[in-house]
This record gives sequence, C-alpha cells and structure tokens, in this order.
Amino acid sequence: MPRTADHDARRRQVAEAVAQLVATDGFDAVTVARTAAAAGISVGLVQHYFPSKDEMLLHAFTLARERIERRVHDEVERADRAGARIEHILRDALAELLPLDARRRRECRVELAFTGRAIDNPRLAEALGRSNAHVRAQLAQAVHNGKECGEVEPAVDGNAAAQRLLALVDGLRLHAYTEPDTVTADAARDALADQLARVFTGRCHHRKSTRGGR
Amino acid sequence: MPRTADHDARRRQVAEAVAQLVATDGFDAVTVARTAAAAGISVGLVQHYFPSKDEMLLHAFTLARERIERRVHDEVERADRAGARIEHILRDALAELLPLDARRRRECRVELAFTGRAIDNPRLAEALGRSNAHVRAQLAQAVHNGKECGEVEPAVDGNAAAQRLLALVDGLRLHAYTEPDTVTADAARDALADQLARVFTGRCHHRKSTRGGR
DNA sequence: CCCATAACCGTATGGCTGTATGGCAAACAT
DNA sequence: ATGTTTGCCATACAGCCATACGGTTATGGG
Repeated sequence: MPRTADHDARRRQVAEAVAQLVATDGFDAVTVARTAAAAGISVGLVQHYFPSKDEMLLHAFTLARERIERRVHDEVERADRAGARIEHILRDALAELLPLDARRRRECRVELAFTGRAIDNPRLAEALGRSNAHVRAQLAQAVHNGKECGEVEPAVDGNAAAQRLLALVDGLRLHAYTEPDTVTADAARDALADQLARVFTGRCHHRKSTRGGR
Repeated sequence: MPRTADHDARRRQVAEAVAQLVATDGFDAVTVARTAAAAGISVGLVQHYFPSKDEMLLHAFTLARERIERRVHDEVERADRAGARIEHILRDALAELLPLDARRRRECRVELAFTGRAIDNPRLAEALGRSNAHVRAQLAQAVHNGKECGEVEPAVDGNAAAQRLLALVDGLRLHAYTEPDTVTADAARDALADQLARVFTGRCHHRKSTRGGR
C-alpha cells in the first residue's frame, strides 16, 4: 500500500471548517469551494473524502453533536464524582447548551443553523432525532436515579419529564440566541433551574451514582 | 392614473406561493422563478412587487406569523366569550401551534423553516423577535388576568412565566415536527397542559375577561 | 379619442454552484 | 529501484440563480 493519510483527521478538519463558516458567515455561506479554502485544502480533496456536499454537512453535524454530547457527559461525570445533587448536575450540564458566553453562543449558532436545515433535510433530521433520543435517555436515566436516592417522587414519569426538559432547553436556546435582549442567557438559566426544581422536589437520602445519567 | 391593481392582494398571492413551496418542497426550493410559477405570474411581476428576494421572503414570513397570531387571538376571544377558564383558553390557543393534524403540521413546517433561516438572516430574526415579543405580551397579560380572578398565585412573575411557556411551546413544536414518533403531538399537548397547570394553580372566584390576553 | 402611466411579460446575463475528470506527487511493497 | 496504489490538486463544465432590462398591453384621466 502506498502513501497513507489519517482519514478521520482529514474528515474532522473539513467538518471544523464547515462549523467555522456556519459560525462566522451563516449556513448559506457553506460551499464546497469555501469549505476547502477554510480548511486549507483543495476542492478535489474534499471530494476525495466526501462523495457529496450532503455527506459533508451530515458529517459536520454529527461531529458537532457528538462533541457537545461528550462535553456534557464529562461535566456530569465530574460533578457526579464530586458528589453533587443530581438536580444541580443536570442544571450545570444543560446550561452548557445555552449561549452563556461567546464560545457557547457560537456553538449555539452552529447547532441552530443545522437544526433549521434539518426541517427540510431528512438525513440531518435523522441525525438530529438520534442525538436527541440519546440525550433524552440520559435525562430519563438521571430522573430514575433521582427516584432511587429520593430526590424525585416515585410517581414522576421519567420519559415525559425528559421530553419536556429537552423541549424547554431547545426553546430557550433558540430564544436566548435570537433575542438576547429579551431572553437573556441568565434568564434562560433560571428558567431551566426552576423547571428542574419542579422535578427534583425531594432530598437525597442515600448517595447513588448517576452513572449513565446526565 | 392608468391601469390599477390590488397591491396587497398581489403581494399576498406571492407570499402564499412561497409558503406553498416551503411546505411541499422545502425552503431551498424557493426561487424567484419557481415562486412566480406557483403564483401563476411572471418573474418580472414578482420583481415589480418586491425589490429583492429577501424582501419577498420577509413579507411571506410576516404574513405567516400574522395569520397565526390572528387565529390564536380569535380562538382566545371565542373561548373567552364562552366563559372558559383562562388556563384552558391558553391550552387550546397554544395547542393551535402544535402539529396536531395535516394543516397544522404544514404550518409548523413553514414556521420552523423560516425560524431556521432567521438564525442567519437578521431581517427575519428581527421579524421573529417582534412577533415573539407580541405573543409573550399576550401570555403575560393572560397570567396577569389570572391573578386578578384567582387562578394564579399573586407571587408568580408573569413575564418569566410567559417566557418559559413560549420556550416550551417552541421546543415542543420543533420536536413534535422532527420526531413525530418519539414526541407525539398528543404528548406535546399534554406537556403544555401540564406546564399551564403549574402556573394556574388556583380557582377563579370572580369572572374576569381575558381581554387582550391569550 | 388618446396618451400617459402602471401592470405585466419574456428573455438576457454574469456569477456562482456542485460535481466530473485528468494529471502529478509521494510512498509502501516488492 | 521500481511499479502501483493512493493522496492531492487544478480546471473544466453544465446548470441554476437573482437580477436587469426592454418591450407590450391595458386602462384611467383629459
């Protein structure tokens, strides 16, 4: 076998160029030519790694979601080891998704732009749905753990609570991004904390790991 | 003055063609040429009524929002005259925004597609913000009225409640549209009703009109 | 009647798009 | 060393886009 290259690294490089373009110039500014230029490679090489523009966008979106999921997951693990209340762990982890500073605002824009295209693009919609299902499962697991340690009333429907929590977070993200003056990031954070307080009404009476949960 | 035409009617005609295209073929399918064809007029005439494609899209979005706002407003008025609880009036009015049937699903798609573009398009973002502010004001007014008639605890922050309610509705709309199997429209409706029940905890002890409120 | 003016149409155009293609350079197996 | 496979590039191309423009038609005021 001749000349080898790091396939994954190249694809990641292109995906980051896409995210960069979306963040700075908007989704419509993402063309194959501009992406190649932003990544510092030729158009031909982009084609070499992605059979079509659609595949390129899908990969960029998938990586963006994975990165966020990973960061949230890490945040949960860290707080869990520190012995925090599940409610507070979730609060901090979900707040990570809000446009609280420049970095997260940028991520929000990328995320929201892709979500907007998912309305018309079945491939993106599927990836979004998969990722959301994953997040909901983590949330439901955390609520379940909350029941076991006494933070949550046993009668609470974990799946329904997870669904509503995620919907609220996504709505807050949208509003906090598009209307920063009307819906401040802090207000969104408060709304999130308030909603969590309505689910986690009890006190933890025996420490239980939130392993696998958010 | 020579030959006259109904300016507003023409612009409405074009706006409806835009909505039609977004609903059936997606936002990217909206080109000036296709819009003209869908409206049954020439490209030149579209240009005659809109100086640019951006203006055309902005007008289409504005009309779509106004139409929805009006229908919700009418629903509120109707229920109000029928003497319903404010909580139930809001429930029905906001449920109007969910993709509960084919017609509302279509509207949802148009709305979500435009919202997605608002991320990158300041003009659309401004129109969206204005409309959202309007809706929030109506919601806050309804909560205020709820306090006066005893349905809502006096300590409740009406503005915050309105913000959170709208965020939840928008999040539910997105999820119910993109993941109909995971988040059914009925589940979204239940989530909405549940959230309203957390705000409207009391009983109405003296009938009060929700005039101006949602 | 008639003409000025607005409504309306058809087409031209320059630019940008995604993708196809052919060729050059590099490095591993032999 | 050398051939062959892969990495990588530059360019060509056909299609579609928004917009510009000139011409035609119809109608209200004089």
